[in-house]
Amino acid sequence: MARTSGSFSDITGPKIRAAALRLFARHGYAAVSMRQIAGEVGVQAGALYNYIPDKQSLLFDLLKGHMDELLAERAANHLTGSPTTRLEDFTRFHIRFHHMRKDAVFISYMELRNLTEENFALIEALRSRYENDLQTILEAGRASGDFTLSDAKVSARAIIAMLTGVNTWFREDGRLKLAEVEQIYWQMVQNLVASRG
Amino acid sequence: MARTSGSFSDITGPKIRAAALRLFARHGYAAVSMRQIAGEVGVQAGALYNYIPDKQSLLFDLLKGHMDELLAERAANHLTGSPTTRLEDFTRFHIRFHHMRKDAVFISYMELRNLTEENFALIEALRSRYENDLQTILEAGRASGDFTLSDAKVSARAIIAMLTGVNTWFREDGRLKLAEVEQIYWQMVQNLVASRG
DNA sequence: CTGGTATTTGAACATGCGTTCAGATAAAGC
DNA sequence: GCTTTATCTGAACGCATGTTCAAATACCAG
Repeated sequence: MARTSGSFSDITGPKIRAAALRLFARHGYAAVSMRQIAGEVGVQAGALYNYIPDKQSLLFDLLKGHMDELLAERAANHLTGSPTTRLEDFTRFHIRFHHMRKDAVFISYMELRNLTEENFALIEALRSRYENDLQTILEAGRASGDFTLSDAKVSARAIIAMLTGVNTWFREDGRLKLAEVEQIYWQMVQNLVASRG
Repeated sequence: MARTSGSFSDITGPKIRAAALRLFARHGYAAVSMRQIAGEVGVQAGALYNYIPDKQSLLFDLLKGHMDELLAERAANHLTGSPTTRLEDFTRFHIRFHHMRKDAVFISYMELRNLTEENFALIEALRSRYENDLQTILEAGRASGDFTLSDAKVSARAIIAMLTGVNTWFREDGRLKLAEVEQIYWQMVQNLVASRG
């Protein structure tokens, strides 16, 4: 056999990325073989190399794509207004977006060490763009007197870690709806940066 | 050759676990070979099997050992007193302990998926013992009126995620000393559970 | 219908994997 | 010094790995 009926690059390409994302998230980059990915797509392993130069690039493309989408959607969702409004916006956006992209988020935290040094630096730069976005909000709130914080950079990291943590325990069929979780976390974030009085 | 001079199980055994811990943390369980571990120890791969039945058990022993030490040290460090005192104790303990055991902490979050179902359940049970410990403190504080929280379980998870996040960015030679970081986080935790007014 | 292009197969490559084990040497006990 | 026990080597096992490539077939334009 050779070319199979109904085979088109517009279909196979995205299928490969989707299968790789799923499998990397479940089992880890190193533990997933090219043949497993190919099997999920319904194709032989050799065919993958029409779409990617090698396994490492496949991982990098997934992480890069995820970070690009994160920053793009964040930019689209971005509100102006008081620091408090902007912080609420950030909080709710983060929880929702990260919930929608569980697999990509998981890989983005787990598989950084499997990137080459160069690729790692690229992803890291995008990550700090996102972090700085929050930091800027926090600093604006401190300047306006809306927030009290001893260290805006540390607060930004703490908030992001706290929000991202939702992914480790939230289940669609659990005790709480996502909207409730969002509300609880927004309450906690408010407290975290609150000016005492 | 065969038995080498100066070879004793009391030395080789711990060396193997230490090497595996380091390597798993750097490169991931699946990406590390038994021959790499053996190389680090200064021994051939076959010798490892005098100490462990297989690779999976090695991983499980590391994770189990880590969780046991976490719970044991926590129990030893445990203060009685007001909910606020106990919360401060928990906060500072968590940051310090997790900083001292970076590699084990990393593996404990990353490699859970590489455990068999049975082993996973065992580790998970220990993890929730730790989480419940914090949850209990929070509930005591709510009952006494010291804390305000909408959901103690969610708050416990949020706090743990936030504190554990320190490991992802803190560097010994960075801008802040660990004692300062501890102080900043304790301030944030206090805010998080604060009764407003 | 024909010729060109897109896409996949299937086999092959060298290499590395986790694990087993008989045989060899070091250490310890008597 | 001899025997027993602890420890390690080194080779071997079958199998899986990422990647390459010529040959084969499907699709598409003219």
